[in-house]
Amino acid sequence: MTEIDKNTEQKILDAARKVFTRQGFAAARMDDIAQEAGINRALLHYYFRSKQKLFDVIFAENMGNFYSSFVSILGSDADLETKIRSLVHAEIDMLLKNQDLPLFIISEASRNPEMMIAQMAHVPVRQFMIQFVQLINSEAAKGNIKAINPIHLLMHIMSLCIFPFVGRPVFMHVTGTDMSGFENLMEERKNIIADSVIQLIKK
Amino acid sequence: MTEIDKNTEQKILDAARKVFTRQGFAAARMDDIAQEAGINRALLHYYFRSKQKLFDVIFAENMGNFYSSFVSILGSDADLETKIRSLVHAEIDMLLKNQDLPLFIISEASRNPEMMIAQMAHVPVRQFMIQFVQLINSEAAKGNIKAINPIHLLMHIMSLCIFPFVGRPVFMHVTGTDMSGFENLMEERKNIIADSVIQLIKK
DNA sequence: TATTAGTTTAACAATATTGTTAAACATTTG
DNA sequence: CAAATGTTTAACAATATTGTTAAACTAATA
Repeated sequence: MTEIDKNTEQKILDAARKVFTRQGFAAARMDDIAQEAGINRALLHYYFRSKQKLFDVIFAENMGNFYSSFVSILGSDADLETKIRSLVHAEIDMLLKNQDLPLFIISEASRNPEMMIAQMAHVPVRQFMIQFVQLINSEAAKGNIKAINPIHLLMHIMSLCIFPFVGRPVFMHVTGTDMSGFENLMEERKNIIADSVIQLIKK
Repeated sequence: MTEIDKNTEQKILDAARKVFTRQGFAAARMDDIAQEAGINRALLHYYFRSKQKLFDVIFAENMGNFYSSFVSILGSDADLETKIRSLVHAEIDMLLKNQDLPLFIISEASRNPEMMIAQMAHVPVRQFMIQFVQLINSEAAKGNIKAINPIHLLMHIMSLCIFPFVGRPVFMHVTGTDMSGFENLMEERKNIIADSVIQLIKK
């Protein structure tokens, strides 16, 4: 399927996703999006009233993608170690395919927390958090793991999985790594991260 | 010392630092900076020709601050465990005082890698990297620690120290933490992080 | 095929943002 | 104190960016 086969709305959404996700709201220009989509600015306004409205669609979509990999895994009946390992692998796989996602979400959330909070209402992230806390506390109560504040554990997982993608440009320069070197490193890190997280709770 | 005592250039720099660091280049308005400094826009241009030139000053300054806490510690004659522990503590102390710094650097670096690379030339970060790699490799050769790719170790440290500050707004909302709760958590994390990093290299 | 609804464009309008200038004001110093 | 230098302001100009409109075009269909 070529670009030409897609209808205009889809072309606009694809272009907007690309431009907004890379540039952020403030730096993105309606004209960049129009050019990326191969149309003119007026058409953007015809399909999506305003820059803000178009952005809202992309933000909601990105927010959804960002959290989708998290939620399903906790509910399985695997043991905790396996769950953590799957979570880390799934998260990094997702991030390897959507490398600009976390910086986008974080930047926009930082500059407009109210919007982020509003969008979070549509995504089962609170539910995930509750489920996660219960899981950790009950495992600790059963004596299967060391007692730990689940928030620390979550912060560990999120930091180790997400940060490399957020800091990638700086990191690549400091270490003299190129894109494929970076991706190889992240493949290796799947197990390093999972091991490190599991160390945190192992008795 | 009150605001009134400071000279105009200093007031402008303080205001610009605040606005640029919070908003980033694209979202920052010269008028925001002027208001924050208690002057009008024309004065900004009188002191610093253009928005870009003012921004360059702030970016260079922020970049310098960001890396200053790193560099000195490695050169001491403490053992590696102590060095890592000091590094983590110093880094988190710095970040607690400059919470917007990492997202600022990372966002701007992401959207303009050439500028970041140019600025990096003025900061001894490459030198830090070389020193760090040598230190880890020589300790491993001596058999004091497990062999590990120093890049993985550095990524671990950076991820665990920096990410919480970058993702703070999202994180606070997901976990229902307020500002002081967050800062307490980071105090606790100093040792959790140091322990976790040291686990990675302990035989 | 003539009508309709939907799509696309080019030209235009409105607004937001940055940058400039000339004149008023203040401060220093010969 | 008066000339010179530096500072500040208000008004203006230029540019960049978003948003609107009317008319041309296209495709479906009565």
